[in-house]
Amino acid sequence: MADFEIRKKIKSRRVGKLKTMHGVIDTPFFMPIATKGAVKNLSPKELQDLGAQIILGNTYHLWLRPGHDLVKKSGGLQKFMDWDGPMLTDSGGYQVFSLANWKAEKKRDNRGRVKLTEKGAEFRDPLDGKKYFMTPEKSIEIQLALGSDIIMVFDECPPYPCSREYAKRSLERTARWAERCKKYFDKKISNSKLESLKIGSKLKIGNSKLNRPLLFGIVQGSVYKDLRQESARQLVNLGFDGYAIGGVAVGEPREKMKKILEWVLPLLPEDKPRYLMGLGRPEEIAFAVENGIDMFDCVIPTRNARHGSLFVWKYAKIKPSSKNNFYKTINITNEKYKKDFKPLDKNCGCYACQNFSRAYLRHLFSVGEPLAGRLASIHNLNFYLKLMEKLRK
RNA sequence: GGGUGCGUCGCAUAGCGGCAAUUGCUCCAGACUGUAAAUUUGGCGCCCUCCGGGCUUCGCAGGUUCGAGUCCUGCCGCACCCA
Repeated sequence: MADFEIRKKIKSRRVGKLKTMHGVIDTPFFMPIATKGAVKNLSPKELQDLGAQIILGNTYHLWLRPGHDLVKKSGGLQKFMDWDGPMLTDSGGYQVFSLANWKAEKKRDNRGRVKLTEKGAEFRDPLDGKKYFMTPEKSIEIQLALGSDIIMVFDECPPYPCSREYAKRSLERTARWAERCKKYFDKKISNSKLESLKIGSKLKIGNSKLNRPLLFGIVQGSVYKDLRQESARQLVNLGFDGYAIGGVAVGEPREKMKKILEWVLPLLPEDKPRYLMGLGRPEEIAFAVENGIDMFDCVIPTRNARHGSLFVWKYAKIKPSSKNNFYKTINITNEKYKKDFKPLDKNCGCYACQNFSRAYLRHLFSVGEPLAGRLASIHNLNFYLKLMEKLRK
């Protein structure tokens, strides 16, 4: 099979399979986020039991701690963290956005956490202030060392609102960075192919597995139609294994996301996977799938879980659509759940819902027991992964 | 019996003549989108036409003062010390 195969197409929605070094993934799929080498609160075994096919790690965080050399020495991130499956790594591009934003919010902190130049981005470790310089080449080098199955180019994710001029300049730089990433990646891969030929007989590369990581480009351009389209064309010209749409859900009005998909998707090759970065709420994911997106990742299910916000199916049999009516969220810490002995979600089969009441979970949150965040994370991830299952039907 | 200190919004604290009154916790509600995040924002005497305004509060009762949580007197309660 090709790296990516569409098995079924219903209008714009695509159901297929994506081949990686660590196995084949059913698309469309959702990636739980394991920024620092762990999905917060959950073990890899639990993730697997929930039906997670692939997880996401972060280049920037793992570079700082424990360091990509150490991870490589341990046999790659999969082995290091005992995740027996595919993994995508984000390039650290998002941190240019989020750490710079953080700096802006905390005006007292004049040290500055991110400095951008043509060469790359200078970061300061939020914990100890130490300087790091990330470049497109460095990002790829780290991702290769981590053993990533899907490598993202190093990009800049501009904030919203963002002026046209800034978006344009940022986009042009991001395009040059994408080219540098690809060049560096191709060089490294062809070198390592020579390496693997030498020991080829010892390597077990089955038919269902790829012998190299995939490299994805990232479409930027903020909320400007021509910039988004220009970005998509540039990346397609360079040629990537897949295409991501970045810089979405950074504070822009909800309708803009729909517009961005409308502008960009027709320009992307049908036979390559498409990844909507950082999205999103369940209805946003459902909408994007209906419009031809194959991959997602988001902190919402795990972060909101830790903060007591749970996703609950509204109906036993749901057909997720772009309409925002197939679920609701409840804040389990609310007083009204104090004596509510019903399951978290009567339509959910997860470990938390099968064994514990709302009253118990509320109690755990109110006394600060770590099990609270664990059970809530299990439930919310189950919700997201089941949602994807439904969207694959 | 004598002495000293202390009583402030659930708890704990600040306040030393202009105060509906600090801060922390608890409590209540909200936010969270390629994780800076088990984080964070708001509310927490009562009432209103809720921008703003009114009323009632700092153990209790008096007093001094234009004005008292703050000063004075007495009482009640608590803590400690000496008998």
